[in-house]
Amino acid sequence: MSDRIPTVPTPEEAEALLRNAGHRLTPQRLLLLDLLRTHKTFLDAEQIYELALKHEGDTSLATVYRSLQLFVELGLVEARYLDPEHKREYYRITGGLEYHYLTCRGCGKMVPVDPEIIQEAALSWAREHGITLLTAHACYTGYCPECTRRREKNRSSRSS
Amino acid sequence: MSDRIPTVPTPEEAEALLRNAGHRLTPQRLLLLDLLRTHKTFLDAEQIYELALKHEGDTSLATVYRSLQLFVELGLVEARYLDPEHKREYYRITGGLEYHYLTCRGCGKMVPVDPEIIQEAALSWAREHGITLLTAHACYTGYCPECTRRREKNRSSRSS
DNA sequence: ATGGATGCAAATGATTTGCAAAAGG
DNA sequence: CCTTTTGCAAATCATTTGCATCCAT
Repeated sequence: MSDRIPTVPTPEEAEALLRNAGHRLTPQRLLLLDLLRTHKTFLDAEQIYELALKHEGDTSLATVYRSLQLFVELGLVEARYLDPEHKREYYRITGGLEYHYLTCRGCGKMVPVDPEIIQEAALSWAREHGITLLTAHACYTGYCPECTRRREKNRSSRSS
Repeated sequence: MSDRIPTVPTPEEAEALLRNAGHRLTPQRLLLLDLLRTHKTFLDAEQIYELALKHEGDTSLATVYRSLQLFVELGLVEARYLDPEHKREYYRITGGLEYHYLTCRGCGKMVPVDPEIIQEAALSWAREHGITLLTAHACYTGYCPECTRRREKNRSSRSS
């Protein structure tokens, strides 16, 4: 991510990366990589596990966690805490756009934040300081446009 | 946080807020608020609990968690997952600058990110979209300046 | 053959919760 | 008084880990 968005690893690249780092190409790992490459959106470990079960997968949740951890270390997979409660971690194959969300305190909705502004600001800052940015994740809370409007109206009917 | 940094609540403001929302001014809550107002930096629940014990505090960890949750709902306290592992949550009194950190994948150091750039980008984006921003938190990982330089040197001695 | 990988079940660790006792308004 | 709050201990829940077995290489 020196300046451009990283690319999605091809199956060959992924396998080479595993190999070169001295890891084995087990059917479980290959299936997981395949599922992640197909299903580009963020998924949590449980969802990935259930996907694997549906696709002939002979695996366990522990293996899913261990594999995801390995993939993240190798840079094949990105992990994020996407919900504001940060209860569980979400994973996806490397190479997508960086997403940012605002969680509305009024209605609970998650509003996607235009990533370009934040990404550009972060990247130019990093460039100026000789920093290599690998991942950037932001969490916002506040009030979405509708709730902001509603609150502004209510401001006329003061309380205390 | 319409445009300016929010202010630290005074003891009176905090007590009024609790009162008006129908909550009781128990010694445990008052002590916690006091500790947080004094100790402006981010602390985790355990640290806050131990601080309370040191200061004559007759309380429990459960009460600390419950109070912190209440304070956050009332906007008196801000909660953040500051470390990239997101193991535990950190709390501080509302009103400080928003901090952002980059965690170096090389040496593990946490480099503070100049908050102004991100904050300005986020604020102007929010303003344009009629959004009220209450909190903004970002997590970065990458390589700090030293590790970036070291890696750039090593790039001459190619591997695969 | 053999060290890394798996599956299972048990462990972990931060946070939450049920409930009876205590205490704020 | 009466409802909220507390303290304790037990419960949660995502994730990790020990260990015996299995299997890529």
